[in-house]
Amino acid sequence: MKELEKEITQAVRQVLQEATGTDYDGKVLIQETRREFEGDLTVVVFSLAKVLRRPPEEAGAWLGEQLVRRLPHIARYNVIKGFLNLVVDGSYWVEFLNKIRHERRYGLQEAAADAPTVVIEYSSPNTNKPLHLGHVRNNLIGYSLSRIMAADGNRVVKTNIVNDRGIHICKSMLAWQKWGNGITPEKASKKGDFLVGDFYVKFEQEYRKQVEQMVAGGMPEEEAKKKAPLLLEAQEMLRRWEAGDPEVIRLWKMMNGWVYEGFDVTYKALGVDFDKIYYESDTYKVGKKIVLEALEKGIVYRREDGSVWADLRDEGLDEKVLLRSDGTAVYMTQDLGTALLRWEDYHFDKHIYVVGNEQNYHFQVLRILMKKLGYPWADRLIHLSYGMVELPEGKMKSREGKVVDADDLIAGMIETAREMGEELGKLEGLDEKEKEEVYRKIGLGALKYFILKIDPKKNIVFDPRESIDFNGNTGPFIQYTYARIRSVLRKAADRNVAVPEQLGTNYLPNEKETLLVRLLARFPQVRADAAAGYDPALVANFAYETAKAFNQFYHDYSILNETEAEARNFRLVMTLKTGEVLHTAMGLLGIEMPERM
RNA sequence: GGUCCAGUAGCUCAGUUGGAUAGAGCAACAGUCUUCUAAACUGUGGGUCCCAGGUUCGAAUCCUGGCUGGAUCACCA
Repeated sequence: MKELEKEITQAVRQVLQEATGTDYDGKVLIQETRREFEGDLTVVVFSLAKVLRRPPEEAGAWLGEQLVRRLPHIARYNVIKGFLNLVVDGSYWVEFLNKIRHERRYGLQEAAADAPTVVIEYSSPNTNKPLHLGHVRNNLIGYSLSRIMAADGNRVVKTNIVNDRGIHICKSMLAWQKWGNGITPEKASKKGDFLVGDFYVKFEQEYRKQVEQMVAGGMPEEEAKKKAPLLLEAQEMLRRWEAGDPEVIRLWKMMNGWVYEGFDVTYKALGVDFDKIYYESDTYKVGKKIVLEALEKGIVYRREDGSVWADLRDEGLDEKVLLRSDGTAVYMTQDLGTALLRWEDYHFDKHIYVVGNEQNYHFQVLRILMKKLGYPWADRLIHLSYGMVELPEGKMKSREGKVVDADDLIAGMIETAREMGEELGKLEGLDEKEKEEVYRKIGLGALKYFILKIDPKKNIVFDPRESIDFNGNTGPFIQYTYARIRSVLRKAADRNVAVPEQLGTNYLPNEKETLLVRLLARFPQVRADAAAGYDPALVANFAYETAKAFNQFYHDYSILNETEAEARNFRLVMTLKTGEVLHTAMGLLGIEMPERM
């Protein structure tokens, strides 16, 4: 399709050159023809008409005449207002199918030997609570993006930074020490991340109680929040941790271990993984070193209380703390270190952070700071900022237990898929294990598609009382279309009908077929656009359109029961390739496709 | 208050270098299974593209101003 557009553009330029005697350096705007008009590609002639000094309608007709004469693939044309609709000859689509017939990886760009390296960071959990729906969105976008970037010819490194140190984990640790009575995930028969999360909530409850008491005793709330004994204890624990206190370290390792075991289960259920995991407990040291070096060079400064700051007011930003007065590191410190470590590890061409938009400011500062510190590759740090997932009553708050838990959500989706599947009863003949596998794919497909079809920038309001759809513009709709296609191909094999290796060019595809093949032809461009815009939603919407076009075709025409050989052959190849494209496209979203459903 | 993001049908969303009469799904209603899978297909109704100006042959899209919602401006991460 891209080639054809180029051909047309070239021809238009040549025709203009011949007509006016000068080169036309403006744009030639070509778009897919809207459904209600006859044609496949449309040249917008308004600007061209100006060059030709003729009214748009007349210029369009003249141009159409020229193009039909010069281009073998353009069968005829019509002009409506200033739009020149070109009808592509049916043989072009047959040839197109022949061309991609044996491309197993059609639509994907192989990574060349000197392909750019793209590091993608996503997930980045805190180790003090289980993953919730917000994390799910992060993981799905990050994983999908890594597939898309890889499909676009990049070498991709999936990374995760585990925020395993800091005051938050100390809060859980302290609460466990005080009220845990030595409980473990085994004894509680609870996933480790949930158990640790419970203690985080416990800390917050007790802390709030203390603050309330102190306020009742006459202390201003601001002061009470800073001076509550529990908080002071947690801060003391962080200092001891950073000083390497063996008892604190032991507790920290144990509780983090519980959390990791829990995360692994969730990651596995979601189908996401990483090539390299960084731990903040390592990278903060590098960050501290960077800050102290910058201090020596006078790029940052120390205040009287001992804290270290960067002054970014020249850049239109504020002052930013880099080390606390007690010398401990903050979030920014470790991110400086992580960035440097990754640079040393990969010398990336791009480093994409998949992090929520609440941290826009943080990444703005990070980039400017890295630049100020003398790292020219700071420009390669890209923040893919995605919107929040909110509940109807507002933001999710782990501290208050108001969250949609990731594990529950996944289990619920699979359960719904099972109920619907059993009701429809199409999986008879499969054993229980095979059925479960199908339900798992469908449940997760529904969840992933639901999240990924939405523009990452936008906030999502998720109402747990309303279930995620399985009909219409959904993952299961596309999966179902794929299962239908596979079913047809299985039946073809049963009947010893082979999908032809090559098609004769006599067949003229009908309207629905042309529409579908046109979509298949668009796929490489969709992949490229999605990579350029870091936007999985483009792939999702493409897959939907393609599935819809196939279903419309399928409804109106027979494939195997078609008696005319040319038509049957064309449809078989088209069906095969549609299935492949759907499989590939959904794969870019991290969605698996069942062979039957 | 500064900065960033969003605002399109009752609801959830597409609409990407400015192009034709703004499109899907859900929900509602009415149809289509003796046929390659009805998780599908077809039809009906549903719009102040937040508002007001501006640029343009042409604006949901670009510019200016305003309105609404969210985020952020922490010695939390």
